[in-house]
Amino acid sequence: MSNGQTNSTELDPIRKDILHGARELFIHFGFKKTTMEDIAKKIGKSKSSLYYYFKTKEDIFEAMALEDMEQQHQNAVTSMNQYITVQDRFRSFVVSLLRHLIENNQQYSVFKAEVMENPFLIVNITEKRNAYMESFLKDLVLYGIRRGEIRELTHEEIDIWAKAINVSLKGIGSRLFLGNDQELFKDHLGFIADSLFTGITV
Amino acid sequence: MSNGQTNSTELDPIRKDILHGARELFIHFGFKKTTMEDIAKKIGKSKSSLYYYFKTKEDIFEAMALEDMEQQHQNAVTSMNQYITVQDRFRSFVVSLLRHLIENNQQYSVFKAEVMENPFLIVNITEKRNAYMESFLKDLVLYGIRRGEIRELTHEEIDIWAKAINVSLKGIGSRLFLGNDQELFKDHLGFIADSLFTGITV
DNA sequence: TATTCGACCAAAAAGATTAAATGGTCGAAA
DNA sequence: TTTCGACCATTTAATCTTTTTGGTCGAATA
Repeated sequence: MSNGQTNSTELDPIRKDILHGARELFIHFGFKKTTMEDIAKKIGKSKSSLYYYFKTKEDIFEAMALEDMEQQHQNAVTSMNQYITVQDRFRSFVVSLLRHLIENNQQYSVFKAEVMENPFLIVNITEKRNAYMESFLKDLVLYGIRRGEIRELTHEEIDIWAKAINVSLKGIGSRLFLGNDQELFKDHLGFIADSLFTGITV
Repeated sequence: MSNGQTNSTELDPIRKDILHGARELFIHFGFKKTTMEDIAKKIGKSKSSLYYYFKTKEDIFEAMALEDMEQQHQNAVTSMNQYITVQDRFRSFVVSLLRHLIENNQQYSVFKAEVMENPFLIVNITEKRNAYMESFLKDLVLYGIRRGEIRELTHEEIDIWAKAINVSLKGIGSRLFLGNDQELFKDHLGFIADSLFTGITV
């Protein structure tokens, strides 16, 4: 019944097992060095069985990464919903996202190199993430305009802003991920978010 | 007399020849596929002669890339100096940088893939560029504070802002470089720059 | 002294060939 | 509906050989 095309986290416990086992292996050994048999053995099933739940090895990877991403965004949104003003919401959302990056960056160390060498792995995920983030940011702007906190912008401007902020955050994120000045940034994530949102003018 | 360690563009015409010839070859065939003999032949010299001017092949590449970078920044600064207010200056600087990326992105097509596969090539250049950009942005902020356009910020905040904006611009830049929505961004570079600088609040 | 170059070398890359590992399929069985 | 062993085509790893290439050096040139 549950074939590979299920778009999001399925309730199916075996599917979850696979994803869970795969995650550990991927994180420790990377994508290439983790074989389908490794994953199968880890959950006490045969290799063929995996193909009942996922179409390809890449699909497993993608599903796993997507799960992470959704969890991350869920946290950020939850954190954000404590606040009312757009500025507070934006700050809280951004800080949650970036802080997660700093705190869990050790965990993905092997992972990094892997993904660098196999960029095709994350192209789908990246696209989904971009689409999600842009749509999210646009909604936030509309909310801000309705509240009178953000000035009237054309639809095109809103679109551009969402795209620009998305890639800006990605730039900041990768610096946090790869760079060695996390300590410096750590305590100023709120300032960064506010700067992007309200600028630094008087 | 002129050995490899000269830091910037030298007047030495032969050195310029080498750089010029190398640039064409690198752009057409990439770093790996361009051999020292190719470069030597191109300028009608022997391979050994190249080593009189440059210590290694990487050095040639770096010198070439550095030349490009300096030219680019020179243009941006020139463009910026037409204006007085920080906001105008910042906008003009950013627009000049990003527009160059859009307009000359065809030219670097083969180049892109090359650099992706040999990240070590640009690590030095990237560091220099980051240092330069951050220092430049910090100066601009100080100028803005002196003029009363930018609110008082701590030294740490200025530092953080410079770093954050630098990587943000890099994020925007790589989207312009790799993505396929250049047309959309093209006419809104000024808006993007202003958003980063003054925010989008009322 | 400043510059060029041919001869030379060690190291890396490119090919060729073979052996092993791996992703994925399929039909039968539970 | 779910699991699995047997099986296959394709990749990848390993090994060895040949070629190319980055880089050095001493002599020659001017």
